[in-house]
Amino acid sequence: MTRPSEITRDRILKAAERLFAERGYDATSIRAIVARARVNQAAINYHFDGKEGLYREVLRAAFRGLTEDQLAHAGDAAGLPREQALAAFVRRQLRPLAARDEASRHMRIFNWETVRPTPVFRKLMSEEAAPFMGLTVELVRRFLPDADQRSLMVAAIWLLGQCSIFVRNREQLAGPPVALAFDDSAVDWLARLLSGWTLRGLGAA
Amino acid sequence: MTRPSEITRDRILKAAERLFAERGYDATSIRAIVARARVNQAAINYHFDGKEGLYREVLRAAFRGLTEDQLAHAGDAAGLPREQALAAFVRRQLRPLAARDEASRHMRIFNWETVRPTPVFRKLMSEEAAPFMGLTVELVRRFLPDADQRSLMVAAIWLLGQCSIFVRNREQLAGPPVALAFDDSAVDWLARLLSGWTLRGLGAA
DNA sequence: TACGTTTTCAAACGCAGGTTTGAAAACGGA
DNA sequence: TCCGTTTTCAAACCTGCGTTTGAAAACGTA
Repeated sequence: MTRPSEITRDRILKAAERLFAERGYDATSIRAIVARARVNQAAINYHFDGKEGLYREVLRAAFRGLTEDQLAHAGDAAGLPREQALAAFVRRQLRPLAARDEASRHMRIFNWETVRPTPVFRKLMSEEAAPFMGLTVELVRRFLPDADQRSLMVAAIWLLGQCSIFVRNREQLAGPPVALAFDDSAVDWLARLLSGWTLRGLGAA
Repeated sequence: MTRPSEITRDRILKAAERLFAERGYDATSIRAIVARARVNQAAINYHFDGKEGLYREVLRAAFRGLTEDQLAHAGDAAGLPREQALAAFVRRQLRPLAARDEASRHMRIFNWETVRPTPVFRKLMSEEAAPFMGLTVELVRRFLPDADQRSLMVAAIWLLGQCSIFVRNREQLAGPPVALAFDDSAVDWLARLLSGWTLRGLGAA
C-alpha cells in the first residue's frame, strides 16, 4: 500500500465521520464529503466501493471508539469500591456532553442508528456489544447480588438510560423550556447527582 | 370544507405518519406517500403546501398524541400519594413498549427528531413542551422539596430517561445480546422495577 | 340546470443525488 | 529511465427527488 493513497483514504474517512455524525446517512451527500475532504468525487467509489461501503467503515470506527473507552477502564473498576466504580462509569458515559470531540461524534453516529438500525449496524451490535453490556451488568450486580439475570439486564439498561438521555438530547436541553447547558464542571455536577440517585436507587446509600 | 377533500387529506396524513415514523423525513419520498395513500402526487402540494408542510402537520399530531396522554392524567396525580403518582407516571411512559399502535409511531417520529431536530420541531418543542416538562418537574418536586430549579429539571429528565431508553430501543433490546421482549405483563413488571429504584433514588422508600 | 369554485389528475420540469467512464497523472520496481 | 500498475481527475450519465403546470373533473349553490 503506497503512502499518498492512504492519505486520501484517511481524509475521506475523517470528513465522512464528521458529516454522517452531523446529518445522518441519508442527508449526507458524496459531494459534501469530497468537498470537505478536498478529494475527487470518484475517490469514494475507488477506495470504498460506494457510499454504503464508506459508511460501513465509519460505523466500525465509531463503535470501536465508543466501547473501548469503557472497556479500557473495566480493569480499574474491579479494584475500586462499587460506589466509586459506578461514579466513574457514569462520569465516563457523560463525557460526550461537554467535549465536542471524537467521542461525541461517535455517539452521534450511534444515535442515528438506534432510530433505524441498518443491517450493517445490527450485525456489529450483536457481535460486539456483548462485552460492553457484560461490563455494565457486572457493575450493577455488585449492588444487586441476588437479582436474576433478567433484572440485572434491566438494571444495566436503566443505568445507561439515565446517562444517555442527557447525551442524546444535549442540543435540545440547551434551549427552552429546559435551558441546561454543560461545560466540564456542569458535567461533574450532573455526574455526582446521577450517581447519588442511582446508588440510593440500588440500595447502596 | 367539503367531505371528499377531507378524506384525501386524511389519507395523506395517515400514510405520511407511517412512513415518516418508519424511515424518517429524508428517506421518505412524496412518491412513496402518495402511493401508500393512493392519491395523486400533486395533492400533497395542494393540501399541505409541500413536503415540509405535510411533515409539520404530522409532527404536530405526534406531539399532541404523546403528551396529552400524560397531561390528561395530571389532575389525577395531584390527588394521589406521591409514590402512586410516580408509579402511574412511569407506567404510562412505558405504554408504547407493548403496543404496536399509534403511540409507538408517534414516539418513533419523535425519536428521529431528537437526533437532529428540524426547525419545525424546535419551534413546536419550545412552544408546547413546557406543560409536559412542568408536570414532570412538579412530580419530582414532591420528592425533592428543597431542591433548586436546575436540580429539579435534571431530576425530571432523569426520570424520563429511565423510561425512554426502553421505549426508544425496544426493537434492539428484543434481539441479542440483551433479548428482552415486552408484553403487557412484562411492562407491568418493568414499571414496578423502575418505580422502585426511582423512589429509593429520590429518597422515598 | 347552470356556473364559479374547489379538488383531482397526468405529465413534465429542473435539480441534486450516486455512480460510471476513460484518460491523465503519479507511483514504484526493474 | 522505462513500463505496468495504482491512483486521481473532470466530465458525463442516469435515476429519483420535490415541485409546477394547465386542464379536466367534481362539487356546492342559486
